Amino acid sequence: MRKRDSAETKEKILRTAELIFAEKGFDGARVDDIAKRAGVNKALIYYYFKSKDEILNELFETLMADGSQVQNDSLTSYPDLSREEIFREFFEKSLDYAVKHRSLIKIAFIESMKTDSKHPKLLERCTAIIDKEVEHIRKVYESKGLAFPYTRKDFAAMEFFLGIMPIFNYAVYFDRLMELYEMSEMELKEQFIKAFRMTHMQSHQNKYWEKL
Amino acid sequence: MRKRDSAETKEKILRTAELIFAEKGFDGARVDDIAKRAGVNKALIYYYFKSKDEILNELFETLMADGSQVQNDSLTSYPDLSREEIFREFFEKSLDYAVKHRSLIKIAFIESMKTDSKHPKLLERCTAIIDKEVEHIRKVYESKGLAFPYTRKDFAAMEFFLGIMPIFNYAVYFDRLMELYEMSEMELKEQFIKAFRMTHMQSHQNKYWEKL
Amino acid sequence: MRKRDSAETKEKILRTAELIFAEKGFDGARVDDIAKRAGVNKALIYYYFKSKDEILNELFETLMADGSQVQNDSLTSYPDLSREEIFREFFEKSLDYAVKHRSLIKIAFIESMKTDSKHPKLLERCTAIIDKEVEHIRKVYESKGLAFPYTRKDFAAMEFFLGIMPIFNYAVYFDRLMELYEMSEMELKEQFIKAFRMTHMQSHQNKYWEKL
Amino acid sequence: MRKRDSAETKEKILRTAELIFAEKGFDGARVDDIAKRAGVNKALIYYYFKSKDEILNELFETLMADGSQVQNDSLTSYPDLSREEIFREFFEKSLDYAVKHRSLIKIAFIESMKTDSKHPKLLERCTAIIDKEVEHIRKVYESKGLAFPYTRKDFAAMEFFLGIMPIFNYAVYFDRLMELYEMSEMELKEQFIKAFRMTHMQSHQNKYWEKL
DNA sequence: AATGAATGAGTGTTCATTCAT
DNA sequence: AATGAATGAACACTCATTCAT
Repeated sequence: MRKRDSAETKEKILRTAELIFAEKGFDGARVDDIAKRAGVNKALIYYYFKSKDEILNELFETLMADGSQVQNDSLTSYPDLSREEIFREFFEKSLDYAVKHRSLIKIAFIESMKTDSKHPKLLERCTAIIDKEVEHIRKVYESKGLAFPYTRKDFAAMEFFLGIMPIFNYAVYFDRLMELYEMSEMELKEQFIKAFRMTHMQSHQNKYWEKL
Repeated sequence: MRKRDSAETKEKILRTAELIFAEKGFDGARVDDIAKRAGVNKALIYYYFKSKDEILNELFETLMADGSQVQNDSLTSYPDLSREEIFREFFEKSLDYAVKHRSLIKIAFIESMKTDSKHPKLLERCTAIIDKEVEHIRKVYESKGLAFPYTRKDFAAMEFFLGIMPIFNYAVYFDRLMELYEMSEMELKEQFIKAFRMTHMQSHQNKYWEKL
Repeated sequence: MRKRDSAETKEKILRTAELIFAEKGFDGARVDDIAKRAGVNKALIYYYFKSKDEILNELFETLMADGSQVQNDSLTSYPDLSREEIFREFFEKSLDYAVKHRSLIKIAFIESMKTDSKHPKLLERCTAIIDKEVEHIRKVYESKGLAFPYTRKDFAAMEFFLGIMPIFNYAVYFDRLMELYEMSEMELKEQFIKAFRMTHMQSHQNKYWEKL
Repeated sequence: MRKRDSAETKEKILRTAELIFAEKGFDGARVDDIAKRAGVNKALIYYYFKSKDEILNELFETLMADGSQVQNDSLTSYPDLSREEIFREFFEKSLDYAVKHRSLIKIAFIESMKTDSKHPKLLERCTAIIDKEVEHIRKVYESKGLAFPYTRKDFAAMEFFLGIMPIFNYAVYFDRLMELYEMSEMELKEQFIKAFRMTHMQSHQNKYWEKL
């Protein structure tokens, strides 16, 4: 038994759990396996975490915290940029965030899909993002003295299925697609950005801003 | 003990399993629960299926078979339609198929996301669909005596993340989104189709066909 | 479903059960397997037999009945033979009987070995045989006006371990030994008889009859 | 929860399993019962052993190891003894070994009798013992410049059915016979040795060595 | 902080047996 | 006489979790 730093050990457990949850899903993952692969005693996991569930919760918390930060950073920190530039900024930050946390996003995605889900955080986050975006656009309209001609529903499908979800899907299938299509990280990223620009971003210009 | 028709009982088990798998995920689902909810004795499940795994396999088999059929029907049965019409036909058929089988697609989706997945069928199917589409377009080029200027890679991101995946995501989050945004089935469907047309379908015209 | 004669079907079940019990032991045998291999419906077995146990009981009953008969035949039917001849007669009859019923003897043997045995019939039979033999010898002594100088105990080890058991062991390992030593049925039988004569039979002459 | 020594607990499980296997046979034994009688939690059994099968294997391994040792000890460690003395030495050591391990021998015996046996170790061991004995005798012949007039087959029946098997049978029915004939351990042992000397040992002198 | 041992409540699966026809 | 379907009670084995040190 090597004496590690306490925080280091806890981090090691979290990182290992993240990997194994992504490999097998939360229900398919075994605490034994996490312990074995993290190189720690199983009981030690219960010294740091109350339960298997709590490992997941802690993982999700940082994921969510980081996510919020990306959104706040992007939409508030660049007052000089045009709205198109802000949007691109947000998109690329989100993309990086998603790829970086792809294991966790995979887990969150899986959990969010279950009808009985105890962890619908991903969905909540998505609607929160969309609401914030809608709010943002509404304000632009209002700042120009124009009536806002849309409702939440008008954005739902477009933003959810063709805005946010593609980014999450990108993160989730990132590794597998590189392998399947023999593409480098760079290639895949470029192709995805190109496709996203041609579709979702294009639509933003055509639609929401057309009357501005 | 009531004596049901054999096929009926087996079907009942399959339908119940489908629901519970979609609710809890395959690993989270309990054979006991399936039995209880299907109103059959647990041992009877093992009379019809060799194992829990085999229930899933059988479910996937019909899902895949139905999926292939949709694709074949759409792309081959309408020789008189224009390519845009064929594409729309295929899209709408796919949408209906996805919604109809949304429980199963949810399960397949979840399983396909796991890094260690034993059931990457969904992914295999996606790449197969894309390959078929690429092939289709290539033939159109050739039939006009033109060189085909693209490779598989050029379609990968666009078709996968902004073509097929949105449809699967739509199926998966169908019920939840209706609830969240208080939309009817019709409303959601229309919104999705509108969004899809403005993005993915639009891109088809702009890009792949531009040189024709 | 072929309509067989009722007795024929029952016999088929018994013969198949005998084989499978010998292969896997009673506890290791599955009623399903008996049904499958006998080519009958599993429920039909319960039409003819009250339970798996009863199949065994019925098998044992005929085994025991046949066994008694061998003994009675040998020891009573040849009034003209010398005692050595009678003994040889009994031995050879027993040998044939044991080989013929070797599957069943295997089963009975196995069951008799278990400390908790519910079927110690083989043991009971052995002691009965020994007792009968002792009685027989005692009568010879008495008929000659001699005192019988032995007790049951004096015969126990010799008759049990070096008289009866070798015959049962012979039956049980008959097939396996032929295979292991590449001997024909005849060869093995001859070797066994020779060995048995040189040991157990020899002892009879040396010992029990010496004072006669 | 009392905390025992690890080796002690494992040993307790092994000893209890041995008893219960001997009582009910391997297939008839229940892991639940082993746990209950050993006074340990059922899951603890699986902490020490991979499966019920592995318990049996581990039991057999020590049985076989001990068995080999007896044989090697007897046949090699007494260079000063005559061959008759060596043989007696081996016989008595074997007898003690068999009685000491009678539970395990019972189990091995049962398993070896099944036609489909997964554990024919007992048989393998028997033939190995016989082969070693034959080899031993052959060497004596050769050392005297005499041709060895026998083959393996000539020993098979005698040694197997009237040499080794009686010893195993003795172990297996030891307790039951003491009870049935109301004999003490000593009495039974003496009777058995006497019978064995009068038969098998006698035969050795008459036969194999006669030409020496 | 760390560990090997221990546990209760499951968890998928099997099996002898019975029912309805 | 015969069968496919159905069942309850086990069964071997697993797993998250806790204890004692």
